[in-house]
Amino acid sequence: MAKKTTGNNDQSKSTDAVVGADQIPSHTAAGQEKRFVEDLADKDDFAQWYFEVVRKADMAEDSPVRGCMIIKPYGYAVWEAIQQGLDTRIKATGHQNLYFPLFIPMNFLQREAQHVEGFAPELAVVTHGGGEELAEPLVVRPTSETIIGHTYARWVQSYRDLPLLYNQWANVVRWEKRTRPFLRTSEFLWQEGHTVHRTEEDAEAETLMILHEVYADFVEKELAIPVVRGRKSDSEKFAGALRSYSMEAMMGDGKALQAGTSHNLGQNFAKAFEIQFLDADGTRKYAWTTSWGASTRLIGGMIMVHGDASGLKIPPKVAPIQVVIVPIWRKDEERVLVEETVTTLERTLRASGIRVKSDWRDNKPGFKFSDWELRGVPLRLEIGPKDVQNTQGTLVRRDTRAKESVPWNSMVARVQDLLAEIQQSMFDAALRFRQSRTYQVATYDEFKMRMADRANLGFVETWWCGGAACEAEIKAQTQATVRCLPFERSTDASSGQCVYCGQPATTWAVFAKAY
RNA sequence: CGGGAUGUAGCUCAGCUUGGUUAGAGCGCUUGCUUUGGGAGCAAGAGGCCCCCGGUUCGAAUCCGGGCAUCCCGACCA
Repeated sequence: MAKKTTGNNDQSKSTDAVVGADQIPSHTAAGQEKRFVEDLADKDDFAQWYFEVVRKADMAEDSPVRGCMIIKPYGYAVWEAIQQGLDTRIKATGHQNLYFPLFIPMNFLQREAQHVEGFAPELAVVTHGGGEELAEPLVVRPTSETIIGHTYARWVQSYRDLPLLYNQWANVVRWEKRTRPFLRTSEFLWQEGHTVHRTEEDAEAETLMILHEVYADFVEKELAIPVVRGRKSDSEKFAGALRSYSMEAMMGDGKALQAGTSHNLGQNFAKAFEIQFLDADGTRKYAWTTSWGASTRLIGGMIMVHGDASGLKIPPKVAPIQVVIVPIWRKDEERVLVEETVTTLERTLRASGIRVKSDWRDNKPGFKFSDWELRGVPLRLEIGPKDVQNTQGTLVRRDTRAKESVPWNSMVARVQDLLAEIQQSMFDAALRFRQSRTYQVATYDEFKMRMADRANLGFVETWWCGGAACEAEIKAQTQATVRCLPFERSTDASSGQCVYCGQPATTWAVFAKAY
């Protein structure tokens, strides 16, 4: 059950909160940690911890509409950084942005059988407009393959028109039964790329290029989240796709999060929407299309991968604030001196392209330390009378809490070094965690044991026959699903037996409980 | 859609069993003073259609009926 934590916790409750510390990676000593943790949820309740971090770090809050969230400025700034990182890569690989309408005629969805079957249960439908009932209901887009396919059919006439390489930034609506901030909301923000190609090879190359060079590159280098890349099983692939690929990240509780997907749609949508072209050989052919998307869910992933008992840890490259300056003073004349130094340092750091903010709020320094740690700012710079006297500043890392005194004249260089170091060390820590929680199993008993061990939950890698029946049985019994058939196998063996049915395996697979 | 629970101050909640003047606490907020190198203290304030509709009653946050909403557990989830 959700435990309510308020300021008037009794002593025993606070103590309990520290004891259950095994779930969330922490780099702090237990004794020191206690103070920081008293307002966050018990850490063995990961779901509750997640919800409180989102709210208390000022990322997002509930909205009057069920399942929808209000993204607050601090959370939206992270989204803007994600947008920028992805958009840069999308454009660098030859794509252009455009925009399609929010509404889609109902019959468009129905033209691709698997697509409508997959999305029908979660559609929001508009039946009235301007006070009158519409002749045909409009669907609020759950994704835009159909309306874009309909349009591409006109845009594609000749092989010379190909490829079409377009992307749009948009909001979509999927009426989910169960929602969580950022991870699964009824409305979410994303980018969806939609491309058209002359051949299957071209479409396949596009699909994989996006997965590797756009998605995985961004998520690993900027969000500091290591991912497992691979193909989706048939039951998990996109509704209407020929093949789906994804990258899967491990959260702090050992569950998997699909962090981005890229689909080779084959000719399914081309046939449904008559996207045809006259090829060089004079024959009329159906085109090959792809689609790929990454969403605000990435923010949830970032929180769940890096966060600890003190709150958020935002990787420096996407942190809205990279350095927060906390001024410290007692007397007014001290404040004057400190203010002068802070202003100068702030200006210098900003001029070097560092995102910096000074905190002049009327609170004690200790409050501010905790507050900015909760918000995950990578570096804190303390400036007090002692620092002014010694012409130095005190830098404190969010990830390790390591403190050091740095002379003013080398501050910019040291900050830049530390930001790079934190970025790398956050990725390394996440990778180590994933490796420590990734298990290769040979028997189904071992498989079940791993999925039942909540404290050490993680990814299970094993052989699988590829059969939907085994996949469904495993899911029913353990809640684990095939996350992907990874490109890189962590085994030397060239073949094996299906972990469930014992028949000769066709593939090596990563199983996990998933968000 | 099944099972369970809950709607009282900005937030987290107490009060309801056993109906009775002006409905409470902590946190937050406002003002003042003192504080400030790891979550400050004191004082004075502001803040309520007690989810909605109806019923019982001299009298309803409290009892009864109906409705709505939200949360949790399942099922579902590109």
